[in-house]
Amino acid sequence: MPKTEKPLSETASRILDVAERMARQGGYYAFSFRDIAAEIGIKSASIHYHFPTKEALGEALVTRYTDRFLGALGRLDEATPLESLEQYVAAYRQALIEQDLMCLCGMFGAEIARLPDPVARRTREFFERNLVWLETVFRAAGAANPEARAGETIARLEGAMILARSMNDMDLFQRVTADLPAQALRE
Amino acid sequence: MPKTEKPLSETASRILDVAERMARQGGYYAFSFRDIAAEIGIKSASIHYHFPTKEALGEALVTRYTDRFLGALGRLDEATPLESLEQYVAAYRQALIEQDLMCLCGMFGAEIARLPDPVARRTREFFERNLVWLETVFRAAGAANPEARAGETIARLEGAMILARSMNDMDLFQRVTADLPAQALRE
DNA sequence: GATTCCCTATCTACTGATAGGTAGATATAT
DNA sequence: ATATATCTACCTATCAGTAGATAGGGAATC
Repeated sequence: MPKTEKPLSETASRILDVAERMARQGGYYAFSFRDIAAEIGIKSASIHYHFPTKEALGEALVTRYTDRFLGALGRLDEATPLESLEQYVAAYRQALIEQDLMCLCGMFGAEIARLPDPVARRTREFFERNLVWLETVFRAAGAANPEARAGETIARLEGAMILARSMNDMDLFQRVTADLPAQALRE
Repeated sequence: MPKTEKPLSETASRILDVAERMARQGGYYAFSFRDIAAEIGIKSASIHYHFPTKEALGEALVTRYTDRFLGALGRLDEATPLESLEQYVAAYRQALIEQDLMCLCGMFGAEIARLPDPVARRTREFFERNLVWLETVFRAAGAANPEARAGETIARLEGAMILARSMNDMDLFQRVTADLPAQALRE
């Protein structure tokens, strides 16, 4: 029997929800046990029952985010490379426009030099797994340099989120990423 | 007589040096008066003499960074668009590779939702001025959509810094941005 | 030449708020 | 009875910021 997923209690997942939102607004130092507890109506000590340390909470945050993010992408054998890329761009657009939040791992990636090791490691895993997914797409499309194309795609999307949020002009994200799928496949 | 630049004392500029390095490693919440003071051998209260609040220090940080960054770029009338773009990419590469630091405004841009207003405003100015500079380059090159090209360029460079640092593979920055100048001008 | 005054820059000593984390009591449900 | 989940009450460390003393250097005044 393979490794069993622990089901994650109602409270634990509400803690993660609030922490994720705070982290995606201001980074690893922008969420605190106190603030999370206040928002969901418990005491900060109770959070330690679910996540013993901030490091553990941060790790759980990135793990859940990564699994959800990649899980939301469709199966590669059921779409053309162009469709897959369009879906990938749409995943970022949704995070930015609908939730008005930064990508958690774009945020943590910027702060990586000051992150606890386990959190930094999980953040790297997010990018590794995304690179693999994208490289598969570009390889299927017959791209000459799938690794570079994959990196360019992630870089442009993460950067476009930062730029659009900084300029307080969410439509700038659209203008900067509109031709990404077609252009990347043309290279 | 136009507005005079105040010369910025030796101590004040050392404070900015240390704060900038810390901010570029971990963001706005990763530098503290105490840590800065300890590193340059004064007491934290003395920093308040030079910068009354953290907000003021943050603002000075972004202002100096922006002026230096744009000041280091050559004059647009003395270079071809391709040369200008290569120089622009090199400016980011230097910050990442030689200093092993994130772009200050890429960092603050990610955190912008939790930044004090004056710091957020200065961060936006950085991107505004960079967009203007790049749009000029792309317009000189006869690009069809200079605004989109300029945004793409910044996005890819900021994102590539995050990606390379997250993967702890600085050469990934090179691979992801190597063809940026030529490719952007081809669009 | 000495004295007074002011400006610069630093210090000591402190405040109140907030941080993550811990010990141990308590309540509930199986 | 035990496991789950929360609580109260506390700890130590750190945070930005303030008040007020101190020291040194000019420059003006006597």
